[in-house]
Amino acid sequence: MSREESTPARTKDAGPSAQRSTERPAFSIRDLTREFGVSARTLRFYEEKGLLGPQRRGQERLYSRRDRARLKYVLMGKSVGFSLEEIREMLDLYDLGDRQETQLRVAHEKFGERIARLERQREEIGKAIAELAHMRKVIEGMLATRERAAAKP
Amino acid sequence: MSREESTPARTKDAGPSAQRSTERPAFSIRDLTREFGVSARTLRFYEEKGLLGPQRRGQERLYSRRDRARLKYVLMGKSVGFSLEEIREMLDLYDLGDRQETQLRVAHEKFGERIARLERQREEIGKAIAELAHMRKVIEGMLATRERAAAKP
DNA sequence: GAGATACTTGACGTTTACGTCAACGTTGGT
DNA sequence: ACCAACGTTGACGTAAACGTCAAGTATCTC
Repeated sequence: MSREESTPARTKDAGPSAQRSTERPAFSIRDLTREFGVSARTLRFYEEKGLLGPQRRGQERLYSRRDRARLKYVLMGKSVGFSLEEIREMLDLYDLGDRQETQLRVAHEKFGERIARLERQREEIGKAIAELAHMRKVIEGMLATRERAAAKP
Repeated sequence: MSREESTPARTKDAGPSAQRSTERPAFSIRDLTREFGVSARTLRFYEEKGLLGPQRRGQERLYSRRDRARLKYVLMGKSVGFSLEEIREMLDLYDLGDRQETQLRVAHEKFGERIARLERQREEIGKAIAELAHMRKVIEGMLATRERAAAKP
């Protein structure tokens, strides 16, 4: 077995010697894996895909607070079903430089679409919850029947 | 190009000659692809994975109304992020035969877990919506600034 | 009887998002 | 000096969910 990846779970607070994450100016790859519960491979992969762009100290990656914030967005995006490509696009669209008005309008519309999509998704989930809740009730009914049958023979 | 797959989009109503779907006792594979906008390959794949179990007339698949209903569940499940394997498990768990009480309890718990998961997911989506809405607002702000700058030079 | 049409079974290809493994460099501690 | 920990770059492997293509069968139609 390679010694890489021994993330034992989400380690939110990194012990007494660690400064508060937001106060630190830069993070090692391990820092981020521990804080967010992702593998180093994953972070390198995200970089390869243009989602992160850490500095280098020689060969080593140095993640800034900005990288850390971007990573947060990536993970949030993933959790709601966006692909990495979509997330990258949104990050790029939001990268506030001195954009042209046209670009701003495009970005604005794009965000609108994404929001609309999430809202539809939320509705779908609502329907699914209702469906599953109904199924569960049916099962409850069957259990109740069982118990009545067992009670009076 | 192979002649298979020419689904032009979601065709909800299949024309005048088609009976109301729910009245028909059985469906061809094409019927279902057209009604649900999925490919024939997909339906065969679902069968391979144990999600559907159509009858055969010779070689041809004949889908019952039950198959059709299962397919609906599959698509709903997929739309909220369940894997095909998870969906198969739920379908199996719900297949109301004369189950043992233990099995019913297991099924009940499982459905509870799935519901809880969807509820968490819905929360996540809510947070993501708030986040994206905020980003969009920032972009709106930048647009407004542009316009003020353009108005009084 | 020759297409055209609808269906079938393999079997290999594709995309996404990483995991896994090998081989190597750098640094801190003993 | 040495090794253990942490880091690096390839490069290949994998799982899910199909797509795509080839080759064959059955039926209807002209």
